[in-house]
Amino acid sequence: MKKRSVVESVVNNETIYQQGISVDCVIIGFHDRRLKVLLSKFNFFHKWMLPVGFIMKDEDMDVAACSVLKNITGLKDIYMYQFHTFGSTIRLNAKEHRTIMAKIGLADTNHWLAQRLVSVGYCALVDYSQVNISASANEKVQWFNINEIPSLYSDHNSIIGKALAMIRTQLDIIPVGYKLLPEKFPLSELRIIYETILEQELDRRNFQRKILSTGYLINLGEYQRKPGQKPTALFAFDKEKCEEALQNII
Amino acid sequence: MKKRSVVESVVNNETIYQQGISVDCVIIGFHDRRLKVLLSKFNFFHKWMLPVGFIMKDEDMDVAACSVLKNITGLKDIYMYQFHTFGSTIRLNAKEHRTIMAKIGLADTNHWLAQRLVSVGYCALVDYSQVNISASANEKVQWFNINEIPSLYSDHNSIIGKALAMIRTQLDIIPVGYKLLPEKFPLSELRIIYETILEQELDRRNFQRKILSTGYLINLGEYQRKPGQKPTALFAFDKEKCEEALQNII
DNA sequence: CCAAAAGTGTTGTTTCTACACCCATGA
DNA sequence: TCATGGGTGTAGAAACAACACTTTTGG
Repeated sequence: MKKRSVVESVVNNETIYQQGISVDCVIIGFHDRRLKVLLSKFNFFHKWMLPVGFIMKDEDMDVAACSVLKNITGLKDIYMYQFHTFGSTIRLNAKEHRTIMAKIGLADTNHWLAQRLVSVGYCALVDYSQVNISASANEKVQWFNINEIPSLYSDHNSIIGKALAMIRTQLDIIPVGYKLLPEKFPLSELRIIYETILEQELDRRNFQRKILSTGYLINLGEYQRKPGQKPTALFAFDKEKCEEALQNII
Repeated sequence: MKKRSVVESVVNNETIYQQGISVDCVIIGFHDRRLKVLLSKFNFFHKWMLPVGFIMKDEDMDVAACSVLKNITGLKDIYMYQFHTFGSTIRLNAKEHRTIMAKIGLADTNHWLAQRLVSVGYCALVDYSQVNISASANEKVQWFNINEIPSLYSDHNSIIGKALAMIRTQLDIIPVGYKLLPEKFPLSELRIIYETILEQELDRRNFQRKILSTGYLINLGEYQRKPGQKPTALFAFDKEKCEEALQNII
């Protein structure tokens, strides 16, 4: 049996949730040389949206964000960080919003869920290959290439933009590829991540020199073979150093 | 007649406010070669705290933050930015909290204000000399040197820490001194701001070269005279460039 | 033999850091 | 004449940007 959607749960357990706040999650993965974002869509509504969660009254906000991630991907103990809080009153297209609310059985337009929300944006960088997408009965969940995102519900396009902008500023502080890439990977994959985020090409050799000088990477001495190419050296992140770096993020 | 405190207003106009959310404001000024923070204190409670505000249901969160600033300093049209949202459940010392609530006449411990709050941290850099402090009837408001802050209510010390950490990361992106300093100032004042934020001394000559190379500063060709010293060149920020830079902050 | 992508190194430019000497002033 | 703080310049080190040739591989 498929589970109920998050929003339905909230409607039916109104009193245990902190009113008027949601956590909106930008979940980013990397596959086939492309950065991807997880989006969800109700069967009865035409626009895709970011996975959303709500905060229980006795629950830390960070925990609430992580449980969105866990519900949708099965991943736990993943580092998520907050990047911005969206508190404009015009975020919400009232008509769209009520359409959705009505569909999930919320007729009461005075219910807080039918009104203005402040959304805290969280971002997670995850290993695509570890993700098991799980959706509720009346929704779909799917990866989208980050530069091929359709027009989303509410201000979700700009939330994604902000998440990327935030990652961009931290690109030389935190080991961004750490969670995105599998255990072993060639440097070219890491470079593509950087190029996608920065929206510019990077010199292969200079990138390599710079990224290796950070000390976060370990040359495994193993090689990946692809048809028609010279074997490529494989690298791994130094887990200890990366975890430490994640602790020190602001 | 002195006005009511913000919290009292909320208690008496519960329905017009967005529940469960506050905006906590770190208002920073510079005077007498020291960075300062504005703190407030209820007469009936022993700890100082950050100025707080609440969001009306039809009000943008950014606007709510600005109106806290305006109420307390008289300044308007000041750039404020959000730096983090604090959503831990243990932020609140329930006993302290109820003491305050009882004093302002809120006996109902089920009122949202008596329970868990999510706080959005905002930061403003202001011109100390333009500030006219205004407090409500039962509170004091006062500048504190930023490195001499007492133990504050709730997690407000760490909120200030986070604000400073955020400024630190943006020190070479945004013209931090722009709003903190008066129209005309010697470079040494700007350097002191940087030194305070970075918590380290900076080489006078290298700082000068670097800060001038950003192009945000204009040498006015005027000089300030102090007893026993060589006259000091005065500078001003290039307002246009600074405003543009503020727009582009993430 | 060719195309594809990887490995490797050099050079000039810019930026950063550290540092020293002289100057104008009021006491 | 002295202490204070400001003005200015240089040299070595480090980081950055631009760039070319060679290697392995499968087709």
